[in-house]
Order: sequence, then structure tokens, then C-alpha cells
Amino acid sequence: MVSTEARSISNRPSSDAIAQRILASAKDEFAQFGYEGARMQRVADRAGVPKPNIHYHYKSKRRLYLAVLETTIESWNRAFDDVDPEANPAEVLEAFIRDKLSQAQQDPAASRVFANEMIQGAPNLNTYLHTDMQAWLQTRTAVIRQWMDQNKMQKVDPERLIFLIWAATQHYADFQVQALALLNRAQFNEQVATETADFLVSFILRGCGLSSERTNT
Amino acid sequence: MVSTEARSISNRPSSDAIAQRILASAKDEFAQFGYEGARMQRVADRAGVPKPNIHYHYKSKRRLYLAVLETTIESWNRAFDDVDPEANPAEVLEAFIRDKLSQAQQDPAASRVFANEMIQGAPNLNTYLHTDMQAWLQTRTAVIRQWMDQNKMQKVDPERLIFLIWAATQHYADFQVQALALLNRAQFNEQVATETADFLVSFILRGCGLSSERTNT
DNA sequence: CACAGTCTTGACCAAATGGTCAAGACTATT
DNA sequence: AATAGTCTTGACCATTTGGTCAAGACTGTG
Repeated sequence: MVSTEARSISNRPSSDAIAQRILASAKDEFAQFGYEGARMQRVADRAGVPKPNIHYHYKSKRRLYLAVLETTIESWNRAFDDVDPEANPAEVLEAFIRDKLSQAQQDPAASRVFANEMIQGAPNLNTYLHTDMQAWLQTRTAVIRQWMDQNKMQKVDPERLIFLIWAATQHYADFQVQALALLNRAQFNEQVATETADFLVSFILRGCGLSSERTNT
Repeated sequence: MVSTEARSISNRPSSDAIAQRILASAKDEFAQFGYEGARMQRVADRAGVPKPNIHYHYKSKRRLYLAVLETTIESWNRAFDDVDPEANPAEVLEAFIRDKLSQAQQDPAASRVFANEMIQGAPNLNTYLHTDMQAWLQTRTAVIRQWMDQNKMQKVDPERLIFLIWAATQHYADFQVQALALLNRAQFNEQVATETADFLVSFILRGCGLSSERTNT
């Protein structure tokens, strides 16, 4: 009786909370090892639940992975999302760069999940690449082209400009160990992030012909 | 007799040739799936040899992986290797960028193996990062700093400049599917490579204040 | 408090995994 | 042509893998 009473204070976390914890653990696992290298047992251990519990919430490893991919994509390009063509290119691009880098710092696992999927050949995101992502890119490049037509910035390939920003920012998530080792830093803290953001913003804006400073050649 | 004669023309490939073929197959496999996701059986199939043959040439999966890593690293930064500080920064950087991109196109697997190892946290290359690679980087950044002191180029963080070049070029190897999908191209051929190289060179040189063209702001 | 539905979990399974081994095939040397 | 050393391979093994299942625990509702 008493024991039952006591047990009844078990205060079991809500089913949703557990599903969330599993999803978060899965993100870390898939980020580090990729789909094929990920182990369900490790996901369970990270989440602190028995393995069969995962299969209650997610039908299979593949479904779990797809769920992770989905949440990852959702938070992908928050910024730069609705851009006013009348806005200042420099400000818009700066905001975009800083936001992407901030994401890379705050949630490197998301970036790595995506990187793994791409390296692997995007077996689960091929449609997405050719539909939603392409559409997203096209509206963005349209604005950039407009800016270039109005001589507001240097004429450059807009698609490749976006690629460069993606690559340069995600680098600090995906290759974090390398960057930290070579910069002789212990962790990717706020200071390193700020230094990096400042470098990227000023370098890329200069590349876009948007710098207030002039070159001294 | 006859059959023996006929068989003796079997012309079995040299042991070294097979070891090489295994290594090449392993590079592709590790590139696509990462260490934990790689399957010895698939390596064997790709190489066209029975699985035990792999274990004759490479003691274990780990040893095979280390061998792949080694050959990958060797071909890593061929270019930009001995730079004359008196040389023209623009020319040196352009050569470096074009070489890195050419590598990314010709051997994307190598880039992906390295990317996987970094994403995973560099469990096998941590020492390398803190020794050889750091040394390599330091001699390069020293030259760049010299150029900046002599006002030959814009003052920027040299380490992060190198990172940006690495990231921007390797992107076309690691994220090849994405780039091709978004550029609406079927394959990363010579034309795409040239367009990309031209973009990267002019954009990055402008970022370094090394462009002949002036901005029109 | 009983009952039904939701959620959890220990015990288990078939298949796949990295790796072994001993028998055989090939090659160079004498 | 016999021999010794190198290389190849079919059959096999212990362990790990993703996944199942049925029994039980918990929770809300009448």
C-alpha cells in the first residue's frame, strides 16, 4: 500500500517529453555517426530510456531519422526569410551571416545531421533539394539580382554567393574540432563566435562590394 | 596439363594492385558512410575481392581506415606548399583556390573522408590537427601576415581566411548533390568547375582587397 | 475502485557484422 | 619438378544490430 502510494508519486515524464528527449538524443547520434553509423542502443542510452521505448514512439530507425531531418530542416533558414528588396543589402546580408553562424554555434548537431545527409548523397532529401530548397533559393537570388541591377552591390553569381555563406558559416559547426585546434581555443564560446562573425561579415561584404572601407591597392 | 596451362595464364593482378584497389574502394565507402557506417563486405564488393582478402592486406577495419586517412592527408594541401613571400599575393591565392577546387572535383571522396572524420570529432586526427596541420597553417599565415604588413593586401584574420577558402572549395565536394540540384546541373563537369573557380577567385580576392576592379558604391 | 487505453520495459530473435582459419592456388627459386 | 613462401578464398564464428512481443505500470474516466 504504502509502497504503491510512494510509487504513485513516480511523476513519470509525459509521453511527449520522452519523445522529445529521444528525438534530441537521436539528433546528436545521427550528427556524430551518420545514418548507417548511428546505433539505436546509443540513442536509448543518451535519452535514458530502454531501447523498446524508442520503437514505441518511432516505428523504425529510418522513421526516427526522418523525424530528426524534419526538425533540422525546419530551423534551417529562419533568417533571410522575408527580405524587402528595398532594404539595405549590407544589413540584410550581415543579419543573414550572423544568424547562420549563431545557429552553427548553438546547434552544431543540426548542421552536422544535414552535412552527413549531403555527403551521403541526400538519399532522403533529394526531392526537398529540387523543390522547397530550390524555391527558397530562387526568391533569395531574385532579390540579390535586383540589388545588382540597381547597382547596389557588386555583380556576382547569387547562387554561389549563398553557397559561400552557407559553407563558411557551417564550417564552424561541422569542422568545429579543426577550427578550435588551429585557432588554439578550447571551446567555441561567445568570444570566438563574435570574432568569427565580424571577420565573415566584413570579408563577405567586401566581396560584395558593400564595404565602407576602400581597398588600398 | 592444358587446363593447367590455360589457368596459368590467369594473370592474377599483383598483390600491390589488389591492395591499392581495396584502398580505393575503402576510400569511397568511408567517404559515403563514415567509419562506423562503412561495411567491410561492401568494400570487398566494390573492390571485387572476397572479404577475407581485405584482412590479409589490412589487419582490421580500423587499420584500413587509417590507411585511407593517411593517403587522404598526403594529397591535402599540395598547393600553397612553398610560397615565396615576395610572390604576388593575388597569384598565390588564386592558384591555391583553383587547386583546392580542382581537387574537390577530381577526388570528392578524399574530401568527404576528411569531412566525416572532422564531423565525428577527429578521433583519429586530433594529434595531426595540433601538430602537422597547425604547423602547416602557421607558415602560411606568416606569409599572409607579411603581405598585410607590407600593405600588399587588406588586413584580415589569416587563419579564418584560410578556413573560408577551405570551406568554400570543399563545399563543392562534400555538398555536391546540393550544389548540383540548386544550380540545376546534372554533373560537376569542367564547365561548372570553371564557373565556380572564377567566382571564388574573384570574390575572395576582392575580399582580400586584391581586385583590379573597383567597387561601385 | 474498476476498467480501458496509453505507455514502458525485460526478455528475446533473426539477420548482419567484423573477424578467423585452414585449405588451396599461384609464383619465384633451385 | 620439387619446394617454400606469398597470396587467395569458402566456410565458419562470436558478437552486435534493428526490431518484436507480451507482461506489466501508469493515467484518466465513469
